[in-house]
Amino acid sequence: MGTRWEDTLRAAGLRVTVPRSLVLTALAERPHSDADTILAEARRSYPNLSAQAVYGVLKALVGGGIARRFEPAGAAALYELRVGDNHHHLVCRRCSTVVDVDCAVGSAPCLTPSTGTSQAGADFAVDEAEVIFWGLCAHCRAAVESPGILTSAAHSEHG
Amino acid sequence: MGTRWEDTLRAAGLRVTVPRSLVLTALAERPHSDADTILAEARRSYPNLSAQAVYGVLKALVGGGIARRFEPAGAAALYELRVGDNHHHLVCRRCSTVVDVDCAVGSAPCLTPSTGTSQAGADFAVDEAEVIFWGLCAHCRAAVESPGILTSAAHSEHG
DNA sequence: GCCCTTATCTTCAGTAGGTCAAGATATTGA
DNA sequence: TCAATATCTTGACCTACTGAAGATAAGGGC
Repeated sequence: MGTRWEDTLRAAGLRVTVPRSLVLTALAERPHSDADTILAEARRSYPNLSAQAVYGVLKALVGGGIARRFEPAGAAALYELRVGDNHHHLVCRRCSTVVDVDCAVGSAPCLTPSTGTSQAGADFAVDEAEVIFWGLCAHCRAAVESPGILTSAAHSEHG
Repeated sequence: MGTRWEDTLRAAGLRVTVPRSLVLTALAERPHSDADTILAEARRSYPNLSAQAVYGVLKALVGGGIARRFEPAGAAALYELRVGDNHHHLVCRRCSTVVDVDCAVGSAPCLTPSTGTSQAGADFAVDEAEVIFWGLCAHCRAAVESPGILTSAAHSEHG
């Protein structure tokens, strides 16, 4: 496991270090983690790891194209290794669970925002469309429809 | 001007106060402002206005359906009065200028994220699609293509 | 117009989620 | 093995924002 991510890191021109491997492993196990969750996970095998290192590693991974960062409104930044494909995210308003959704529009979707509709965006050179769908996951929908059967506290543990 | 927003506020069940009117005026003049910009603008005619009041007013306006809040990754929350229609935002990576774009897909767009494509999101009840297009505005594109002609400092003043 | 209720604002702390800088340490090419 | 330098640790600092307590002001009833 120590060198599980060696090739990935080297390919991005990054040195291979223990913190980086641990962050990558944590991200592979739990996509859509925030820096704090990653830190906690990594510290299980490397207790001295500093929070600052995790921020630095994440920045390096994103810069190297290994990880992707996104930021649902009102929450800390989340990271994932699934990169390069064009997928979006679905966030549960209640338990904050995030799931990936492929973009139905194709590989380079929504990149034509205002064609013919509004002139405001006509001058923009768009290179990325960031889409977050908000709603309720099946679990929380059931909980909301039948309050009392499932407690929000019990559920939020799973997210 | 003091009562310019009276009806709007009352219709939302909110009391009419000077801070609220000032925040609304600031937002009408400069859509896509953050709390700090609104505070600065409002303080020009009401120097004692507290930052906390602005946060409270903005929360009340959003809660009352008068304002909309959105949060481009890496930036403070932005507010606008254009509400109820389904429009999205285009953000310049360089100068952070934001422009509105109507949703080309219709009035309730992208609300069918993964139909038939991925099964992950099938259980979600989506109620909102938040779309942010990232790119370069015309001004910054020109600046990037002809560096030196326009300084980033000079340009960022206009954003 | 005055008074009462209570929504709202001011002030003061406190928090989350980071960034920045300096020096110690580890990685890697030679 | 060694030197150069990328990376990590430590610790200060920052922004954007929330929470609470008390002062103030809006608005309905008289």
